Amino acid sequence: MQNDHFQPHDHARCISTALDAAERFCAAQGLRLTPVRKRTLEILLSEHRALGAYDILAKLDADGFGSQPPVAYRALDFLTANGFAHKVEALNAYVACTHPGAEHAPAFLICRSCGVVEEAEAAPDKGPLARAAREAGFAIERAVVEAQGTCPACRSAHP
Amino acid sequence: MQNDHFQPHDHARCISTALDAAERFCAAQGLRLTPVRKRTLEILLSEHRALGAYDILAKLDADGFGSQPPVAYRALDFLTANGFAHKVEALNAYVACTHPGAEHAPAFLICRSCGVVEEAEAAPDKGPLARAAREAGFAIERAVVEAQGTCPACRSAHP
DNA sequence: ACATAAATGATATAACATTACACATCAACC
DNA sequence: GGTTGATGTGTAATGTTATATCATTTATGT
Ligand SMILES: [Zn+2]
Ligand SMILES: [Zn+2]
Ligand SMILES: [Zn+2]
Ligand SMILES: [Zn+2]
Repeated sequence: MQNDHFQPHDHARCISTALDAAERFCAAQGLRLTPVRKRTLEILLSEHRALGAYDILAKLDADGFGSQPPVAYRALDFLTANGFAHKVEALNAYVACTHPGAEHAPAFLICRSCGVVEEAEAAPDKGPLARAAREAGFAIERAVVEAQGTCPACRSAHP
Repeated sequence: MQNDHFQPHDHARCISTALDAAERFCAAQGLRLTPVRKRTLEILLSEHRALGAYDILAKLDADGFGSQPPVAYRALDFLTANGFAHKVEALNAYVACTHPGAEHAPAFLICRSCGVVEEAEAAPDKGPLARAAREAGFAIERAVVEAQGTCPACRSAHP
């Protein structure tokens, strides 16, 4: 794994890299990274945790944006549609993407103890699921791959 | 794949096999497959689709059981805790298990068109996710593996 | 029969998400 | 520069999924 966000790391770099990638991508594609959208991405980027839509909404409201659910959901729709964030289905929560820009099928390692969500590559054409799909003649369009467990940092802290 | 529930099949056999397995397992483990729980399992078994908790609740209510959400959620908790049913996270809905009794890590193929959910084995120690987890030193406790796409029956119907 | 534990009934509330409509902003064109 | 249509935002209302709590009933073991 090239990055391991369970361990201490230069997180300011995570933030600036992702923000920068989003800005470039939007400029290149003619997408509008408006203030609410950018702020929502910044909120998600602040930690490697999944945040609920209403947590995000509260922060947006505090920052002077709207206070109603669609404010958060619309920004999240934009971010997820363009690959800057993902929804973690097992948590009904949202996390910033750590592989921004590139097309990819995300998989997640979710620590139950500290809440950190690490993104990995799902490799949709490999693994047991892909094999089952081929055998059944099933055409996969989207895959949700989310593992819950304990990260190395938490395990060494509570042995 | 030994079973393929996207195709027509002897579904009465699916039902009786699963119900029978649940009854045996409960008898062997001293678990109580009470009327609400059994009826909930029958409702889930009626189709190879995922049903929302409130859909189930409506049927339980119609059958003279309680009408309040905990009635359905408690029955679903029992069924999922004992492996007779699973929650499909991507749909916030529940499906009967087709591998009842045995310990297993389920994976799902979900057809967007007809709604059929086929259960496969996730093989939690294989595949890209398991590899990423090993590299990160992450201990997986539970895995959510759900593929959405189109089944062979729907693809041949709408080519 | 009694004590204990497990399950159920019922009320309320929390958490997550969408629809609908009015208004503002922006880009493109004349 | 003003018009126009498309896109984005603010807000109210509502829909959907899930849990907390407490009283009551039912099963279990002695
Ligand atoms: Zn970081
Ligand atoms: Zn952790
Ligand atoms: Zn069947
Ligand atoms: Zn289908």
